[in-house]
Amino acid sequence: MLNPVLKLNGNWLMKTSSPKRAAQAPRKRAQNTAPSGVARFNGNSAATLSDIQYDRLHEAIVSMDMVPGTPISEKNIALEQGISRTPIREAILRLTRENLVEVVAKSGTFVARIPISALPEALIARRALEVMTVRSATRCATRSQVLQLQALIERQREMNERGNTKGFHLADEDFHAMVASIGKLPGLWKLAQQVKLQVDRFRHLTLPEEGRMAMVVEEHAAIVSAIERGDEESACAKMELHLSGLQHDFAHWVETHPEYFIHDIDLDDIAQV
Amino acid sequence: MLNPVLKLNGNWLMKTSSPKRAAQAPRKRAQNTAPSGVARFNGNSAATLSDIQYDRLHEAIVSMDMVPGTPISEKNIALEQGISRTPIREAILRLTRENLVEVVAKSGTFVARIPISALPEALIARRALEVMTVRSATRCATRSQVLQLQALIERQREMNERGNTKGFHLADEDFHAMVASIGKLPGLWKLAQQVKLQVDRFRHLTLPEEGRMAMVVEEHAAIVSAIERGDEESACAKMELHLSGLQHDFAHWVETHPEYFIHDIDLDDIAQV
DNA sequence: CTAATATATCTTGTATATCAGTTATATTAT
DNA sequence: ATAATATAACTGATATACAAGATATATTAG
Repeated sequence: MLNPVLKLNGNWLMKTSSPKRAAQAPRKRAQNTAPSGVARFNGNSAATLSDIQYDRLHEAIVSMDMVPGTPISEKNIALEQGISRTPIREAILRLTRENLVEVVAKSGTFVARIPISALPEALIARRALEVMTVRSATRCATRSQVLQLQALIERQREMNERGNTKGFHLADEDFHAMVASIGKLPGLWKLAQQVKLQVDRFRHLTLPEEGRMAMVVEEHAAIVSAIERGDEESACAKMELHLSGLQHDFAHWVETHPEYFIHDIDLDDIAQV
Repeated sequence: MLNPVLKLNGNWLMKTSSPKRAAQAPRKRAQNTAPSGVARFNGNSAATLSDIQYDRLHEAIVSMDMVPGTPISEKNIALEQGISRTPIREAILRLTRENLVEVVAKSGTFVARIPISALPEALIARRALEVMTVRSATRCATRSQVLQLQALIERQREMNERGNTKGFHLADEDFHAMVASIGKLPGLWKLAQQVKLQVDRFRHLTLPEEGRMAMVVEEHAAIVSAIERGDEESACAKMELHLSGLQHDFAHWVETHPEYFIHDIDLDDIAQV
């Protein structure tokens, strides 16, 4: 690690000591052209400060560590993190686009309230996407892939037995991701993830129901069973059943924490499909 | 417009001429607290420079005015537009998140190539979302709403007769937006719009087929007819048919413009649902 | 003439400074 | 005391400056 520097220094000194490029016209270089270098093809390099701050805030907001309405100050975060406002700002802009923060110019930035109207729509959208996904997965699945799914379900069972809620949640996400992967529709799972953000926030408000995790495991097992048999319609039906289980009546929580929500819809005025 | 300034000036001068707050302890104010002012509740105010630049670039990229690979220079755009790099940069960051530009640190920024893998998935996702949407719309639609849909179809017919492709496209988007609105699932249409971005770019590569617009009008009419009859299954089937019409074989265009695409998938390895 | 190399100039990422609009508080007027 | 008002200190939006890495080109070596 020391040698290159020394070598470079040496070369540089050597060059300057011999006045070869003294007093010449400044070198010009074409600008705004597509570079042919290698960097362009190196799959995305290091995480920027923006990325780091985005991940931090995203996690805190979705997990409800930062509840809706919490003020966010570019300046204060910059001081806390020992960096400048710019990367913080860029992270906040990303979160704004995901409706996770609300920015009011010249006034303040706040953790976004949950738009009530988004919740039923998110459930419906996710269902539409994942039913399509599991249909494709049923057509594509190989025996080894079915075994992988069963392994994931077993992991969930273990997490449940240990009472590891966090680990269970991760395994649950992995399961849905793998179904999408098998169905050759990973983009649909990305979409579903994006769409269920506000629902995830909401669910962090509610207490985990007794036996919920065990039920999820059973539902997943039923889905895999249908996939294994190649029974497309059954797989779709089981997935639909699985995702319908998420439809809590959130009216209660909206009433106990009204300040967490944007009351942008009448509870009677939601789609039923 | 002149009076307030004068008045303000007058007041200010009057105050300073009388030394009332001379040499006092600096006023302190609590920071990082939620403001109770009105700005927070004023629905988003003026478009920022970032927004303007975003719209400009977004339009140019989706319409293929800027083809994939085109270099984008923060500095040059800033000079052209007579503003600083900051708003440009923020706009570009948004576009990066939508996969419309590719940024390579310290090297360059380019209009993104179209990821081939995204195209079939986008069509599938859109279909899933819009079938769900039209199902809900069929359940919800009032007679007046059906008439509105028919009015929109008529507008498309007119645009077709005049050969106004651009206007036709806008009316087409309005039609799908209205179906979603009627079905009380506007968020699903927003999702569909987001997801079909790359497909829209691709379609700008292809020549408009003879009679395509007329066919679209017919398909729309069939959908509305089913909605009017309250025939849910028929409405879904017609929508599915309508959106299946978009599945061009893009292999040809991928071959003639390989530099426009990210070849991230084998053409045989795509989901079929 | 050809290939290797060094480096000036390009790029985006980050830091800092300024601008303009908002809001809490000290002051004033009643 | 209470309400109105002026204004200091806050906010995010924009501009500018600097840092660090990538690349094209002039130079050099063969």
